[in-house]
Amino acid sequence: MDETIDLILQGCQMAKSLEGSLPNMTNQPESLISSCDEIIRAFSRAKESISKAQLAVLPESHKSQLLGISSGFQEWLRDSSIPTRAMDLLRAQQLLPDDTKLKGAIGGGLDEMVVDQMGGGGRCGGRHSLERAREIEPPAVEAASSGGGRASSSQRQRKRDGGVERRVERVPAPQMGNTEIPPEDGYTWRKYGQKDILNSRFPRSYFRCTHQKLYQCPAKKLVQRLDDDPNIFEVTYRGDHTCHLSSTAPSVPPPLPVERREAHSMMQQATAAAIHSLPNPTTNTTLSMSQWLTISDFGLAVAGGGVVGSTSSTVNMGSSTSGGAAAGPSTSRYGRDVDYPVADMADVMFNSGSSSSTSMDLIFSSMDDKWPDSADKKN
DNA sequence: CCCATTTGACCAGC
DNA sequence: GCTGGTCAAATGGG
Repeated sequence: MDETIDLILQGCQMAKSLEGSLPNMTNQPESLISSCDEIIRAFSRAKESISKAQLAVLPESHKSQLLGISSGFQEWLRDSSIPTRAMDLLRAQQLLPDDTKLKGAIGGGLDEMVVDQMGGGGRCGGRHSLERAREIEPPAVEAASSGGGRASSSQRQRKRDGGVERRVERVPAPQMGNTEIPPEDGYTWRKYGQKDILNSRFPRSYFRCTHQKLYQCPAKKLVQRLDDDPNIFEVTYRGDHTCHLSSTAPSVPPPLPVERREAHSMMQQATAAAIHSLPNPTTNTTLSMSQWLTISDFGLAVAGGGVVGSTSSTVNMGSSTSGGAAAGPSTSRYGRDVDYPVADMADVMFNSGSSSSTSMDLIFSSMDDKWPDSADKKN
């Protein structure tokens, strides 16, 4: 376990040093990327090591949780669109010029890492890593019905969004923790309805962008569990987010296409990990792990054991008769209108939306030895 | 008090 | 008339 902790510490240090050199690296995307890679690599090794160590000892339930962690991260890494997403993110953060073409480099690096660190995926490759069939439908423009229904209810939106782009994704439910919640997608959503659907065992949940009112953001999404495989969520997106276009809009995310959002948050996290994770420059003191967690928001995601949804979701599945679709968490009420990348990183790495703290507890209970302050309260 | 979720009712499309 | 999508009052948590 000591080795594992060393790896984690190593990762933290690398993030720390990345932060220090961040201002100088905005023009060196290659260096930035390789630094991020190294950090990820360190944490991946640590995770792998934890998994191995714990698998031998843990009861079945815990094993599956650990496997869930691995496969979640693996899935993300496997995603072929990562290079594109990463570049988009960097550009969005103005770390790369628009014409930078390093997708292959990034992708290659990550692929290597997947192979290296994940052992080819054989061990962790639960069904979902294979089944994570991300179906991005081509922009399907539905027959544009006028929407000019009755005059009396003209304020009301038409049911079938004529002309509105629809994208469908299938997302595996987390294999650990709260499996009711589909992974975070980088945006904040507010649930506005739930409905039982004919011939479906599970109800469908309706969400709209949290910023709909403020910024007239038209983005919506529908979340429903698949009948034949409740472990898979089908998420239908409608409309694009416009909330980020406002200069005053609280939501930072660039207008990424759906398939790019995961990497968007991942890379944003990688970059911001350094920003969040470090000693206060004014005090020049080294923070305890708990302090690090607290200021970095990482703590919100992983240290608050049992918190539903990494982004402080309060998604309530209770009323659903069959525990059907739930939603990506809304976050604005918790001050997360602005993305908090590190929390999202925890999402992705430790299987987003899950509530179990088991895995991180394993880490941080050990960390207590090395980080005496880590018992501090988290907020 | 503000804001998110729940849930029954309402509405539009088919 | 049925079904899916949305509204909005009620409710609850911070």
